[in-house]
Amino acid sequence: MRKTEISSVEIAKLAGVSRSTVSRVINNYSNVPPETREKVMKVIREHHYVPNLSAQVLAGKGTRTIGLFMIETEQVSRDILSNMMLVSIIENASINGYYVLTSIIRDTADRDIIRGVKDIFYQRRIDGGIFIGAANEEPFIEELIAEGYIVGVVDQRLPGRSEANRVVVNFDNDYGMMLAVKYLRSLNHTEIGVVAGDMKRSSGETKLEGFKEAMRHNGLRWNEDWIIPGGFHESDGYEAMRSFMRSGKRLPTAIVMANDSVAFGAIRALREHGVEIPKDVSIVGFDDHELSSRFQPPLTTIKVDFGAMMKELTEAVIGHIEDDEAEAFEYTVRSELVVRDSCRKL
Amino acid sequence: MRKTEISSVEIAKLAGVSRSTVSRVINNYSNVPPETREKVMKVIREHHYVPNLSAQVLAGKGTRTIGLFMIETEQVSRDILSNMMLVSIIENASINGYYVLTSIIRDTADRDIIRGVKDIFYQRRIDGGIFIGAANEEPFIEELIAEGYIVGVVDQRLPGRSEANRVVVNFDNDYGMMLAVKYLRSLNHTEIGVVAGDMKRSSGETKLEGFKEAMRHNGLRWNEDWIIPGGFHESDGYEAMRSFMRSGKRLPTAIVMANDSVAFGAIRALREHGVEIPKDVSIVGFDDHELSSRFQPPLTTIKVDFGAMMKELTEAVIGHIEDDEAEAFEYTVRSELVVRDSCRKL
DNA sequence: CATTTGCGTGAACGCGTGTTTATGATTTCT
DNA sequence: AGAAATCATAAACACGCGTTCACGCAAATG
Repeated sequence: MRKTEISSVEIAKLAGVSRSTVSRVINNYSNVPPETREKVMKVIREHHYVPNLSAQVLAGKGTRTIGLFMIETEQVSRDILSNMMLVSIIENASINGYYVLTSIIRDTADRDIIRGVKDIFYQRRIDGGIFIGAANEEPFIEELIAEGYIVGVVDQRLPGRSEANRVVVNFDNDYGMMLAVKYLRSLNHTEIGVVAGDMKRSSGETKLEGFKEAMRHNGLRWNEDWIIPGGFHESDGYEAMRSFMRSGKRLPTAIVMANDSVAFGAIRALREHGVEIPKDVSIVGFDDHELSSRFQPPLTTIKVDFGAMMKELTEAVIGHIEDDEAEAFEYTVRSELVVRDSCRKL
Repeated sequence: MRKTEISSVEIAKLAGVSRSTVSRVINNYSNVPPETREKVMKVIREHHYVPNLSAQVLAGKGTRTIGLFMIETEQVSRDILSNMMLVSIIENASINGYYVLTSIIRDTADRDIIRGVKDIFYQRRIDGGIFIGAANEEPFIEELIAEGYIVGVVDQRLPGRSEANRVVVNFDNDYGMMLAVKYLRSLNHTEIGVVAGDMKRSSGETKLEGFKEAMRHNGLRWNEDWIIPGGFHESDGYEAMRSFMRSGKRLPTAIVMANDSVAFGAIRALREHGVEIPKDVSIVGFDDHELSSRFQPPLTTIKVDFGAMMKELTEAVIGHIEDDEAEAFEYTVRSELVVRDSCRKL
């Protein structure tokens, strides 16, 4: 049924040269004279010939494929941000002639699943992998790196820990938190709380540390009551604020959220208790979710350019694939403050 | 640097058999006695041997890879629904031992881009492809089908048009519209409008037709003024209602939206003109977006189970890959009404 | 004119696997 | 017990391509 594809031996026959010459033309060898090259190219074009990748790989070339592993923490499939990252990775890979084999990992403790991930490296010979949403120091990722595979990750805690085959990018959570606190301080807030993210993820860890550091730096003290355990999902924000309100503790005048989804959830809970935003509490989000500008009230937030971040990561991974000697790499996206209407001046 | 993987010849040597025997063990041939099989399996396990896929493909096996092509219409990268579909496809492929090569297509008129898509079929020898967000009768998809490749699409207009290598799934837009109109009718609404979707997509087309049919079926007449051109994005809904309000036309008492994102945008525009939901206008969405239940007001909508739909599609595509004789396939997900608080009784 | 240099190209090998064919060893049947 | 059938396995070929090597020819050099 399916049309059988043409192979280089037939191209050679049609062009009246040997198969080696066809190969040399395709791989841009210098020692083939222009007229021969053109003669071969003509036949190639006429027959829409493309080399069989499997054969090329077997003969020693790379697969020009990178694996994208999205670690599912109830976040990936729902969060639009991971979608943005996915698109950025795919598009930037494509620009560089690479394709992306995408995979979802649900349980990083399940040996079978991890076996499957490794098989993608072993069996399918991908040139490198990018992991999104990985917890800190996931053992199997460390194994892959130790085995010499090129791996790209987003990790807040590893400035400069890029090694030969470990590629790391950051977004600057410290700086973002600094922007948030400084802004609230400028509106005369001193009682500032935070709904923290998932502490098993580097982003959660560094955001909380960044918050504390920012408070210190602005001459403020944080209240342990106002460091509210949360997560990264809307429902985490909702649950966090709901139990806070039920605890009877006094509200701070402003709260910084682990991300915008959490902010949506937290505000939902606050409203259920009759708390108005920004009249009663000022809110600063994080990430600049697509819907944040359209939220009621439009959310003041710390914008992070995830697309740019994944572009850097993708390009760096490909750089390492194509050049063993590529130097250790480090990149941090700067976050910025986007002022909307969820904070008020005291 | 990178650890070189072990090959079947070494496994054969270690197990004291020939390479053919190793191959027979791996491919579950019957004519290998249990003790030999176990002897070989032992060595395979000890060395974590996995066959090189490229070599297998070259020797005639399939790639066990399906291509996922997301056609970017400003929707894919932003819409959480396409993310849900992506996850569903990847996970269901994985369950069946397939991996997914994901690709974004921005411009289906660009020959170079289409060339790239075809190269994924020709060069990378994927076993089949799934297209998301394709416009009606996209020529290059038709070409691929004509060339004998197995292609899965979501298309509202093709009930039963599944051929040997064309796999089609639907969600029942007609039925969904029927549910929406019937529900509004039960709340005594007779002046019902619609913000239509993108008419270049089958989903937009069939939703509008479904709306008209549903109106007829419920003994109602539609007003051309109230068939408002829209799209599938939040901003489309916003722009649609904004220009409607500026036109000075009278509002209907209820509006059905092309999808929930459009509903969010439309409501945003309505509010800017002082229109309250559901007091002044009742709104029914479509799709049941993740945020719809948390929207203010929680959105009454027509829920479509996209995950289930893509599961069917993925499994059917794989079914066709593995069995040439697989029978023509047709599947329609039923939509259902989810009542929340965005409609009121007249 | 004889010799070297350089260039273009085809033949041959290797990559790792599936599969067919042939061969030797064993069992079964008469 | 001899012939025939069965069985287990190794050898050989094919898949499509990159690359090395060697050969032949033309141009350049002495």
